[in-house]
Amino acid sequence: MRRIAHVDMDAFFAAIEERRHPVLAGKPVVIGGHGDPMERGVVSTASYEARRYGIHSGMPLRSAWRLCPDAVFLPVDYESYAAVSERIKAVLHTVSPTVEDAGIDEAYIDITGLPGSAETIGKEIKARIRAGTGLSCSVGIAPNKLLAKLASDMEKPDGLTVLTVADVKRRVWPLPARKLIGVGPKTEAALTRMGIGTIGELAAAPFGLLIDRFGIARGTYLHEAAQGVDESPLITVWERRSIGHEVTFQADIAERARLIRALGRLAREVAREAKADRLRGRTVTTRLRFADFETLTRQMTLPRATNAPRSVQRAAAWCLDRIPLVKKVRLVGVRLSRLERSPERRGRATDRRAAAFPARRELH
DNA sequence: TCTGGGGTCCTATAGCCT
DNA sequence: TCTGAGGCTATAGGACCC
Repeated sequence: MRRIAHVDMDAFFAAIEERRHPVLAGKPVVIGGHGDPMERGVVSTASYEARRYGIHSGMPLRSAWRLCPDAVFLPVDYESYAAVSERIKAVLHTVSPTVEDAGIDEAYIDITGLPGSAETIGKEIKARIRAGTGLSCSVGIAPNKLLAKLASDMEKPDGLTVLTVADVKRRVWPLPARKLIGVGPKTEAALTRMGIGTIGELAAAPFGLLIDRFGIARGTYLHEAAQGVDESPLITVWERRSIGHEVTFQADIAERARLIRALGRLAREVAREAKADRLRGRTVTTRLRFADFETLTRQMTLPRATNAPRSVQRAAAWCLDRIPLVKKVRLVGVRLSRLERSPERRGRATDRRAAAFPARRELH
């Protein structure tokens, strides 16, 4: 039987800001967007004090401000948080070599081979993170990732929860199905229509019914997850699949020229990032979201992978040209995918060969 | 009245090839 | 030559996660 710990930082962004500005401690703090609650943006993290006003992540900043005008609103300082995140992941590697990075503020650790009870190891993880960063986290320990994640959520903040297979019936089945990873608003609504509210009710649902409704892959997943079954391994190496940037305008725009300019900036930024990571991509996708939130994409696959700003920009613009601009636009985005490693710096031999076999003409 | 930005993965469909 | 089954790729959309 495996032993997996899930570590989830408590109100991560807010905790970092409070550590940096001790005067914020005990106040409702809301991190999101550019830090101006009158601008477009959503809450990334609310401190526990702010949550008491009903503020939660994903909520529009404007709504948060209406709930608590006295809250401190701060912009997202992603680079600082990423640096702290790296420090945390390094601390976790001192516990076990098998660590899955599951986002900026969480991780799974395989602690199967370690000596000591789950409680002892959990306390040790929390102590090392506190010593290394001054921050608190919640830890769940269970035989698999699914249950470990449910466990870490049970007693936050600063919690430590151990779940065994024998606990599933008593402690997991009463939870809403929405708590399962992979069950979002749409699936929750579909389950509700089937008369399924809790994980226990999902566990009791006929397998065939789930397959009919959700297809073989998702149906099987839901069926197994509800029983607490999850054999998925920890993913310890990760290769980026795409690089993208998007921007939501403060006010919806109608002029195609402004759209093109924004798209150009995003495309150049994507290319710059690809180059910095020594990556090239073959597929360029342009995304447009209209004022009514209708979202559509157009993509183009190039004959060869690229990270040249001009090429990404040209492809993105070409995609945009295929979208009729019938409504005002609130967001544009560019994404580069089907990534390949850039060849190491070309030596003379490669150059000669390239000269001997002229490149095919670019399509555009 | 609102609804970010970074991603991943899955599904359906259509075209092409064998 | 026609028809169809399967496989593969490209495309578009959607659900979900942090």
